[in-house]
Amino acid sequence: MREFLKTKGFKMTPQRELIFRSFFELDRHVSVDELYDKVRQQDNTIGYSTVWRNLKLICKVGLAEEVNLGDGVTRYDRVTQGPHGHLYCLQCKELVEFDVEPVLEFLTVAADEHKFAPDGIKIEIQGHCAKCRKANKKKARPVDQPAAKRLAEKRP
Amino acid sequence: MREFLKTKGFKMTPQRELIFRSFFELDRHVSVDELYDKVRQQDNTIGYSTVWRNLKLICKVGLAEEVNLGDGVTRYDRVTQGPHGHLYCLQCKELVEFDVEPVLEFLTVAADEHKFAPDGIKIEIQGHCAKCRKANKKKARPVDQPAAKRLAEKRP
DNA sequence: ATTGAAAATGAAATTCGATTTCATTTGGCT
DNA sequence: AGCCAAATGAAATCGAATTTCATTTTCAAT
Repeated sequence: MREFLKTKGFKMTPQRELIFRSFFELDRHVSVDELYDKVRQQDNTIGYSTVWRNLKLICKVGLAEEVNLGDGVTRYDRVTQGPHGHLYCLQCKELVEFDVEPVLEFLTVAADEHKFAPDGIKIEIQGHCAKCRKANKKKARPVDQPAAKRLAEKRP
Repeated sequence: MREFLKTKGFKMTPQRELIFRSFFELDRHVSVDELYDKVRQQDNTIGYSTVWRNLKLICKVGLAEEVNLGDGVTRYDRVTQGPHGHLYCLQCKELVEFDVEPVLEFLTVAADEHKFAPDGIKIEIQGHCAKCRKANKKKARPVDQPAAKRLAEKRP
């Protein structure tokens, strides 16, 4: 990694080493805060801005990319093998990946038709995971409308 | 619209009327600031928070939804006929829509395989529009390496 | 028409993640 | 060893999003 960074004009430091290692150890899609917490457990002198800057650096050198789910927190997603979409549970915030290979060509063609040169493709499905749905069913079961009323509304 | 809102328990006001009308008149994907500017031209007493709250309300009643392109500004996209993806030019910020009907089923199945109940699907292609690419070519044409040097590097 | 509760408004303040500033330290070269 | 650009940490700043609060307005029930 030291060599890799050197070729891009960046230096290696103990802090950077720890931050990079922690990022790649951690499960994907971490926020700055999450990584900061993890790093802090091993070196409680590292500054927040250092973690932030290094996360940005990881993106800049192409090893990760930002993910925005619209909840106001930027997450950093390790760039791995292939392109993938995100399934995002609106309730528990779980984020799982799924393969999008089969739709890539369609999207590329679509971009082409509009004369766009695509740089990145993002596919996100927001919804509710199985666990949360099961939990919801137990708790807040909606009150069933009486059949009489239901029928009454059909023919006013 | 007054009646529509009433059924959902909201009241109509002159400000709301103007904000709603402006939103639907405006091209899609407006930010709060953009809508605020437009509204202000017609009534310079309307407060920013009123515009913000009404934009949220438009979403709440299902007439629009938030779009996050990761540039730090939330836009509000009128919900129209069918689902669509976004082509987003990273340079000039132009945002155009394209039909995603053909990939919907694939994505639904994918969600299902992971036991997710999808609420919304977002497909975004970031890149560069034709206009920006053409402009770039004119300006920052990369300096062509002399043939001699190119050849020299091939066989050291 | 009057009225009272709930909803809406406008201005200002607050929140909070992202980003920058700046003084100091450090890495990696000669 | 000595230099200089890059990196760091703490604190300050930024800006969009959101909330607070005192006041006004809507609208349904009188």
